[in-house]
Amino acid sequence: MAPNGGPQGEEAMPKSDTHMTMRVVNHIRGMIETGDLQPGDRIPPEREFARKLRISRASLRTGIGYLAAMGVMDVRHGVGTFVANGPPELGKSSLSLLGALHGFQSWQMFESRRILESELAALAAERGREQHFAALSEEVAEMYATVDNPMEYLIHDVRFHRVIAQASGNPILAALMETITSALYDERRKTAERSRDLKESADLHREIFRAIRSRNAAEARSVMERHLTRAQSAQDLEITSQPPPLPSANGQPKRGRRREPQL
Amino acid sequence: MAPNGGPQGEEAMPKSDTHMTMRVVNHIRGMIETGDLQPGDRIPPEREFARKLRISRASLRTGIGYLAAMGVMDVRHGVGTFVANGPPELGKSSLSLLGALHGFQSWQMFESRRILESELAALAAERGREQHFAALSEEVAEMYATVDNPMEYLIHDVRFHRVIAQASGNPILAALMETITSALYDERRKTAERSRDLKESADLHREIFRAIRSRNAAEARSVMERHLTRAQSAQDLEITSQPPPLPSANGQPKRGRRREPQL
DNA sequence: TGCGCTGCCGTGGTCCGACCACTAGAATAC
DNA sequence: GTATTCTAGTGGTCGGACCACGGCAGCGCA
Repeated sequence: MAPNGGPQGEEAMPKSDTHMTMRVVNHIRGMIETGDLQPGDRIPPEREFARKLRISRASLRTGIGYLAAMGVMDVRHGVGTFVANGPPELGKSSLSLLGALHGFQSWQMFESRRILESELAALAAERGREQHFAALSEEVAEMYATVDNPMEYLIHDVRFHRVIAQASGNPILAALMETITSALYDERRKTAERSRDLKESADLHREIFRAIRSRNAAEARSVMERHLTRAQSAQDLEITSQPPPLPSANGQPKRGRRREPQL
Repeated sequence: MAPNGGPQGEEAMPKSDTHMTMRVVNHIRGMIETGDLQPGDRIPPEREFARKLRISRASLRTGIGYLAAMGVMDVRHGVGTFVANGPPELGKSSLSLLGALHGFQSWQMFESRRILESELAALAAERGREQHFAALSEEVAEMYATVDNPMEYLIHDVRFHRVIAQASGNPILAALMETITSALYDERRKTAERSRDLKESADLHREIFRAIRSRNAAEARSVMERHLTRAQSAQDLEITSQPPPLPSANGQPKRGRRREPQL
């Protein structure tokens, strides 16, 4: 019975074959699964494709839009529509959108990242290959070389973590990590770290690298966790004073009361 | 060398204010951030809203479709369009789509789930409240009561894990878990478990529950991991031959002929 | 010959206006 | 009172026109 069980109403899971948009999605999905379509491949022009599928161009575009929103398709104005080529990614902005909607807290983002990356580091220690170790080593060196250039440093920082994700051998976890870090990065974009933090940060990255290369999973997990915990507290300190809000919006939603998104 | 570092081409991150679709997205995002729009709220009818935003209905629909694809909006034919109300979710089918595209392996899905849910259980043990314990207890009881009815059992199984995610106090991790499990169910929807497995499964769930209620995080994590590991091997046996986890994934997937999506 | 500009053309992007399909609630019939 | 039908309002689909962008071939100039 479970009289209520709650309004855990399922939503947003369109069925098949009715809704045109799902017909498109399923069709393309099928082409991908059978290998007719591979990453980087291009799909026919909208007009032609729509004619072939016996649907209107508008409906086709709806379906393609759906796929593009999820990062499966890459549509380029004036050029064509392609199957996404890069590393798997869940919708880049989706998390930050959901965050605004549900009021995610900053510490929750950090906690999620800490958990994911710690395990990622452990897995990388177990499964990483020479090529990954080499790449990690390179990034660590670059980090030391750019401790005075936060902008440059950040690039190698991101790459370092990305290589670890790759070395873990689990692209799903890697994609989840990417989703979180990009949402986090959205918030942090403006705050540049101070140089003396960077030296310490580089040291920690080096420790992580060494743990991974020596295949010490526990150590890798532990150091990564320490690194991220430290990064979080550093951020928390810097955030204290929010810079003045820039008038980005073109619209005019004046009624700005209510809570801080906090994301 | 390495002024650029390679074709790490960023994609699918539309800028602002040009593209109509982003104008819509940003507008709605703004309304959410300022609190003008809250979960469950309804947005104006398409025709009216389009007129107010000075764009065509088609463009408005494109933007709404984008948001709907990411689970931020919930559009109901013949009723209206609403801000998503339920628990935060990344696009439900997005992972399974990406899986087909990048050839995710079944063991990768299980591994991701195992990692996430183990930590979720540990967090639930630390932060869970009485209401969560009560709900968990109820679900465990229902599971024992339905060991002969796999269909019913599954419902309570899912709910049990969902309550744990809620109790963890981290909606982001909960959303990630939901994404993975729903993709996992996509795969196994058809395979019904045998009853005698269910009794054993219920026992494990009971153990998990007890560990969480007694706030024993380590135990909760460990039992949850055992549970999921067991569930995985059970399924591996049912499916067919699902060889051991041989991490083959390397960094950059070439455009070579790859086959068998496997997900 | 070589380079740069310019136009064409194919592609996705936007728009319009009409009509279809679904839902919920009001009006009606029993 | 209940069941049925009607109706208004909403999203869904259509096709066809036109706009905007990007690549490329052809032209012109040096």
